[in-house]
Amino acid sequence: MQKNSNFPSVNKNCATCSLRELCLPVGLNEQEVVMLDNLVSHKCKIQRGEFLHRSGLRFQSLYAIRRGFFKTYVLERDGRQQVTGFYMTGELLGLDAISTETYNCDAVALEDSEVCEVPFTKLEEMSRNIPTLMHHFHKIMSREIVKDHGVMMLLGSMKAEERLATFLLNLSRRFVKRGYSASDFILRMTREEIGSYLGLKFETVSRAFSRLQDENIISVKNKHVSIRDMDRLRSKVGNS
Amino acid sequence: MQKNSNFPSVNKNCATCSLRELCLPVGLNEQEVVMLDNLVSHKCKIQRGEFLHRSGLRFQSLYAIRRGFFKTYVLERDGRQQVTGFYMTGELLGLDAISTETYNCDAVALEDSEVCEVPFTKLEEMSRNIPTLMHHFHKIMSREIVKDHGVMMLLGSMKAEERLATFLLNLSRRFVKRGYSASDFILRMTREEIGSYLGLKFETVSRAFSRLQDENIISVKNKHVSIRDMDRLRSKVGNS
DNA sequence: TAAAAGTTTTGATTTAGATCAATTCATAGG
DNA sequence: CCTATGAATTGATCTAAATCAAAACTTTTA
Repeated sequence: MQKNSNFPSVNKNCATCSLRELCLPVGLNEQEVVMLDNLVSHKCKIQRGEFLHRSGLRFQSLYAIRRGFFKTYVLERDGRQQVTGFYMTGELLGLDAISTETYNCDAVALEDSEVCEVPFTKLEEMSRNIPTLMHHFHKIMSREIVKDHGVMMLLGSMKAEERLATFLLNLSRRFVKRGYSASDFILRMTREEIGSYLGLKFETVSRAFSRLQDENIISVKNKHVSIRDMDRLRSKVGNS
Repeated sequence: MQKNSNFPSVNKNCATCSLRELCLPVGLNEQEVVMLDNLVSHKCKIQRGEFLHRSGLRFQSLYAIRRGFFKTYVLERDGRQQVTGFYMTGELLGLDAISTETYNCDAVALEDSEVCEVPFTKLEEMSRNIPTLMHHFHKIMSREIVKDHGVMMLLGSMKAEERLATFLLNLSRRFVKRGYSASDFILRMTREEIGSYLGLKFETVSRAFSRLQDENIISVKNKHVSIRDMDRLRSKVGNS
């Protein structure tokens, strides 16, 4: 997505977007949404497997996901890869790049996706005149920090099964917010990517899935997960 | 620090503060610093062991550390504690609370400290008129996210010794920035607190210290650490 | 539509770090 | 100053997850 992008643009706007209550326009009035809309210059398609941005490239824009699913990861010098997040519809990518004016991670589409490009300098300018926008943007950044602290808790002090349960409950909650089923969903990522995010090897992730299935708490068939007993899944976390 | 605080106030200002180049005033001109100074209403002493804020309490202010050292941690329902960060002079506490308007973690002073209280609503108002301040604030939040991703990498894919090496190098770098020795410092936290932050038990932390000492890379005497061979310490990370 | 490449599951074995335990050391409080 | 309490070290043992390995299943692409 560098250099005002080779990706085809999709013409839609924030005012009519179904994600309005999830994304940057939260709390804005009609007039303000129109202003935001002028700022969001591109709405682009990204194919599965393509990069939205790569580590080291110059930062110019945040990206709001309009449709699809992304993972972000950081690389160590020795090639180790750590997945730092999975992002879905209505979520904002690129926040980590503000600090250094350079993307600090790679963002890859895990399914065919569409994003809205939000030039950051313009967003800052506009937020001077729309306090609601500024405040909401601060909340979004802050939420990212809180989310990361949750992951630190998970990585720092939970057992494998607990981590997976937490992960599934988190996905479930986010799907619900978007109007999808809380208990039935398709995973967009591989066991290995889940493992990287959860600090586990993929075999361990697979075994944890199998164990939860053996206990009739979930059923898994490859990428398709059904939560059978939400309460017992919840009781898996914080009861180790 | 709730209710405009029972803590004694220390009268100093941003303009003459030695942390000016590290803290919120970065990049501001003289006039702007004076404005910021009016906003920063309290400069308060916090004794070792006291809380700066506690999880669940209503968020009103960020706190800039003027002197001292803090840890922050989140609690699980079952009482498990995860240290989410150590904060020193010039760093900003409370960023996670913006999202929910409630502090999401506890912040405890690990030595006698002084903080400047920054009422957040006023900070947002002022940043409308001082773009440099707004932009710098965004960088600070973004930096927090990048830092957390680093911790996720550490927790998700490093071995004990590597984690400790990374931790020591991080402390060293931050001390240098503040004009202290890169190789000689006093740890303000216990082995247990380090362990919580690094996702290890305190015995493991202690053993990792001992091993680094046996290899003559560092010397440790209780809380006093000397880095003897910075290069070999660096080579401990990313060469597992 | 067949072969190849990638993903997932499951089993056997190993190992890093957790746990349990005892001792030494440091600091704070009476 | 001495005692009590908390912090740190070190050793022995145990265990959850890593690693190694093979087979089954899925998806891609030629």
